[in-house]
Amino acid sequence: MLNGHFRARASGGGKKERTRAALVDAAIKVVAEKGMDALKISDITTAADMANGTFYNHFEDKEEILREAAYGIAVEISRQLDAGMAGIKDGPTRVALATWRFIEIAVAEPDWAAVLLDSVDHVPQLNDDVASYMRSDLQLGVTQGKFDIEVTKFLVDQIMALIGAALRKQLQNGPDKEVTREVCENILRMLGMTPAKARKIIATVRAAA
Amino acid sequence: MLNGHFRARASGGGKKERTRAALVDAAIKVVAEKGMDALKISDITTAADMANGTFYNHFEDKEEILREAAYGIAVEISRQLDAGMAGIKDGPTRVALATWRFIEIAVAEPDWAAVLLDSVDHVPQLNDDVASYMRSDLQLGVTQGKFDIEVTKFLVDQIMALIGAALRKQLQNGPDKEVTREVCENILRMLGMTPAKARKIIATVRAAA
Amino acid sequence: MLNGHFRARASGGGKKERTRAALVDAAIKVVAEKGMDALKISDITTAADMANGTFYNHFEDKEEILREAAYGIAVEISRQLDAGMAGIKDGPTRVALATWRFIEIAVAEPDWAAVLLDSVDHVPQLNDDVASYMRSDLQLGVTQGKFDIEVTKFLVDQIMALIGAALRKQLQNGPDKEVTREVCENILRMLGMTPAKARKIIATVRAAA
Amino acid sequence: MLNGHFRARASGGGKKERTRAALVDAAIKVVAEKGMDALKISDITTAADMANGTFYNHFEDKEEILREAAYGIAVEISRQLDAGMAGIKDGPTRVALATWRFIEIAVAEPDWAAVLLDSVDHVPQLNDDVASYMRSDLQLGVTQGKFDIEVTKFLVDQIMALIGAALRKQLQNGPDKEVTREVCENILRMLGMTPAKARKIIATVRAAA
DNA sequence: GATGAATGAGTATTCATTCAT
DNA sequence: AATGAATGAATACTCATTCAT
Repeated sequence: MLNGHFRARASGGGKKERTRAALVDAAIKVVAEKGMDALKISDITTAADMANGTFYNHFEDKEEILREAAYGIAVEISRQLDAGMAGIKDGPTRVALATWRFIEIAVAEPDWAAVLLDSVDHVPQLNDDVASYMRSDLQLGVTQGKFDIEVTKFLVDQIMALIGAALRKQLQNGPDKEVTREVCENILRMLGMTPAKARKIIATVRAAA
Repeated sequence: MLNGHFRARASGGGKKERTRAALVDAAIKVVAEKGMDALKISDITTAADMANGTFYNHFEDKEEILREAAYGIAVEISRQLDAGMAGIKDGPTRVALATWRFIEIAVAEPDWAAVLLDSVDHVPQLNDDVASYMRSDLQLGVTQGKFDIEVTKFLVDQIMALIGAALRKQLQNGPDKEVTREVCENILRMLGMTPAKARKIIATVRAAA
Repeated sequence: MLNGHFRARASGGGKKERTRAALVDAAIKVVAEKGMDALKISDITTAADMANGTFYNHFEDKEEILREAAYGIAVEISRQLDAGMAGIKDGPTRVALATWRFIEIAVAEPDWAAVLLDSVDHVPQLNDDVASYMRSDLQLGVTQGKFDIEVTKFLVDQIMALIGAALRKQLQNGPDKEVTREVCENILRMLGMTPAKARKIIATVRAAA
Repeated sequence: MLNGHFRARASGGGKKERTRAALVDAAIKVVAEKGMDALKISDITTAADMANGTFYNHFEDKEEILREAAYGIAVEISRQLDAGMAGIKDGPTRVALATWRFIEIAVAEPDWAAVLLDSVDHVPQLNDDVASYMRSDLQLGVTQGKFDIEVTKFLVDQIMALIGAALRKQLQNGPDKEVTREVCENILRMLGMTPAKARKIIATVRAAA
């Protein structure tokens, strides 16, 4: 992967910028293959086709590049998500659509999904960002009388756990719309919607996504 | 912890058995403290107050003792769970009660909870065992017309993800019955029960647990 | 130190000369701070506010710049020393005055003292130059019947060891005329003068220096 | 050097003790050859004919083994010195004899001399120990009216500098009694004795040593 | 079986040096 | 000449594993 996503994005910048981005791409690839805990600096530089020492011209340590990778991915997914969420006013639809599209985007770039899953433990900041994004839509649904539940930090944890399981499943078995549909329905039901209503929302979302 | 749970259980066996069990206890303690990935053999033997090399008289490698630790914990929790489940015939009640008690037991022995959470990734067999345990109760609820959902492998994954999040939360913040209640309700709602019915079941379960 | 001693001296020369001198100044500063063994090329260029690679446009390697720095300092101190020595005909007075002023000059520019001390091991040529400077005054004193000793290479080593200890002391504790006085007296006594005569010479020298 | 001094001394102890001692012997040898600053762990283990990692079973880091080596040498030299100093009551004789024998012992085992010289910078404690040893003899000479000088910390530094120069000389050129004699005389003269008296003391000492 | 010293492969990190711009 | 990114050899240190006692 001499030209991953971040490398491509950095093609306008200077040489330093490009090398740095290439290292981030390589790190993402390696984390996806071996997991964060087994990550070695030399894996990254080998994947980026660079000398070992080059890593240290750009990053202080492993943590730094992982944080940057996770963040970069999160930002990019955010960007793609936001694009399609604009005019949606219905709480349940927003929740389901965001979930659906998030999973689709992540699964389309499986390395990203893998890094995000690993990042949950290593980059706490990421959790907080996603959480606050989610809370407002949840609150919206409650205010609209569509959700029958109290919006707590732990509720957000629960939803993220469900989404995480869906990502993991598709990482193992490949993309599977049924899994995506199930998790979206599960979330809506958990939030207090009847199975019937949940199914209806999902049908709309499926078409829109 | 010179006399952890497994050491105590093995007190009837031979010396070999006791040493092995003491190592397992030590491994559990250390995994709970540092996590599986950071685990060192010397941590285990030090915690067991033994010499370095003794480990290899009993286990082939790290994997083996971890598998044994996770499995031992699962068996023990199973045993405690089963004790209280006899006689319960109602599907939702079985699901909620099993969840409630599982969490209570695991959280009461936080080292166990920590090992189980780490084991999800490392000991796949464990998942399958829990899954089959759960499936029958889920199926029961469906058959009884209490759950409006299709019982799939992925559904079990989803439930386990919710339970995992609850364990994690209580490992961080200490025991919290509200969290346990929330996750039980969430599961029942996800399975298609109305919030009201779910709440009612949980009230019963809470009293029984 | 964008304008150290050597940089200033080179202000008449070409650009190349000025850059080279600035690097020497930077090297002196860094050696004084960290010692020769801990010296890094990047320390020098950073101190000189230049790019890493610039160093190699001017010096073959570390040794070269260190030799140049030590030599430059020695030459400069020589120049300052010589200025005050003209006209002094008495051997003991020459030895004491040269010692006194050498120490004063070196201690006034502590970076120089530090580099000289470190250079003793690394730039043997330096030793020889100082030695021959010293020998003639020693010989003079002997010829004048003031010193009762045989002038050998080792005698010069001994004197230099005494002076080195005085420099080290003042580098650690800051300038201290008492130390300077003691070392001058010690040298004269070692050369065979009575304590009383030595003290008298030093009194004169102290006033002259 | 599979059986250096410390290894031999440890032959009574356990395996651990012997390995540790062998490493110290190896370290001394390597420091003598390359100097302390260029010392590599792998040099030590190679010289001791051991695996790289063995070092870390016995020492925390480089500093620790160097400190131990320097101390071991100092202790051993002390032991040998003390043996011959017992009945000597005359201050100047004590100072000269201790100096003479110290140099002889150190030069007879040139690795020790090399390590001691390097240790001056790295093991400050060593200086203090030698200094207090020396002070009492100096003070004795003053009290006896043989030395005409004030005993200061700096005076001790001066004497040590003279001795250091003598060690260095003989390390380079091999043992040389003339050098030893000169430094002893120089010290006595520096302490305020006349050349004649100094020479007389040295003649006695030379015979005794 | 238990011990713990020895092993050595594996990994992170530094830094002198090169070289394309 | 100056720049500074890239290089990769050198080195410290860790830790699973072996094995003689």
